[in-house]
Amino acid sequence: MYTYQEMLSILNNGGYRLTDQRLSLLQVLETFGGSFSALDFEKKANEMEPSIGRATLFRAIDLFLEQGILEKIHRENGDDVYIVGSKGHHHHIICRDCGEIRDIDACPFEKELEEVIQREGFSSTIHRIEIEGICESCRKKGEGKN
Amino acid sequence: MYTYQEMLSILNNGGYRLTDQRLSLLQVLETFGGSFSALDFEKKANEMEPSIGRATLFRAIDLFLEQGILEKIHRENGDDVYIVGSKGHHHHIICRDCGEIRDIDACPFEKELEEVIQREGFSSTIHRIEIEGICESCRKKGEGKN
DNA sequence: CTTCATGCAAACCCTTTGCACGTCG
DNA sequence: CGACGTGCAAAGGGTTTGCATGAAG
Repeated sequence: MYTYQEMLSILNNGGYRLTDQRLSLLQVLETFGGSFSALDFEKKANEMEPSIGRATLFRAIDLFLEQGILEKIHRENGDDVYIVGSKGHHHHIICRDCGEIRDIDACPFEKELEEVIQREGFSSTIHRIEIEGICESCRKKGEGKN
Repeated sequence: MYTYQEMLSILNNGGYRLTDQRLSLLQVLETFGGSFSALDFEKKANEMEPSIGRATLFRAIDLFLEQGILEKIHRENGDDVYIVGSKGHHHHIICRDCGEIRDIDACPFEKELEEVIQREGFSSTIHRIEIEGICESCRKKGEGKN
C-alpha cells in the first residue's frame, strides 16, 4: 500500500498539479485501512479543509485509478469499492464481513493462466482474480454469537 | 450453456411460475451466442410477444441469476454483462473485441487458491477469475487492418 | 381463489457534464 | 498569463419501487 509520499510522487512525476484538494484526498487515503466506497471517501474528505465538490472527487478517483494510486474492486454483491494501490501485479483477498483486504503478491496462478490462454488462442490478456470470504477474526467473532 | 429445456426445469423445480414473459425470455436467451447487456436483452425480448416491461425484465434477470440460469460478468471497462449459465464451477475467458465468452471448466487454480486461503486464514470463500483478451479470430481481423 | 407476477411511471442513486471561475506553475 | 483544476447545479442513465391489475396453479 502506497505511502502519502509515494502517492504524491506519482502525481508529481505524472505532471499533475498538486492542488490543495488532491493533497487533502491523499491524506484521507492514508487513513483508510481496508476498502471504501466513493461515498465513504467523499464523507471523510469533507471532514477536512478544503471541502471537495462531488465532481472533483470523482475526477480525482478517475485520475488516481489511472495512476494506480487506487485500485477498484468489484464485490460479489455488486458494489464497487476502492483500496489504496500498491506496486506490482497482485490480487486481493477480501473479508465479506469487515471489508479488510489483503494483497496477494506474486500471482500464484501465472502458470495455469498461461496454459489456458495458450489453449484458447487469446492474446493481450489481462486477468482479474478476487477471493472473498470471512477472515479469521470475523470468524471468531461470529462463533461467539452463534 | 444451458438449453431451453434445462432452464425451464430449473424454474419449474424451483416452484416459480412459468409465465409467458419468463418463457419468452428463456427463448431469447437461447439466441445469444456470447455476452449481452440488460439492454440488449430487453431489446431482443421486445421483438417478440408478449412485450416485457422494464421492471419485469430486471426482476427476471435477478431471478435467473439466483437460479444460475444467467451469470453476471464484470468487464474491465466497468460494464456488467450476462451470459447464459452452465453447470458446475467454472470461469470465463472473454474477447474484449467481439464479446465472445468461453467457459473454462475444471478450475485449474484450485490448488493454488487453497494454499492462499489457508495461509490467510480465510473461510467460506468464493473466488472470481476472469480473463480478458483478444481471441484468435479478432486478432487476425485486426492484423488485416493495420 | 390466493398467491405470485406484471406493467406503468415515477423515484432513485450514483456518476458525469457544461460552464464560469479560480489557481498552479 | 495560459493551461489545468474546481465547484455548482443540472442532466444522465441504468436500475428499482409502489401500487393497481392480471394470471398461474
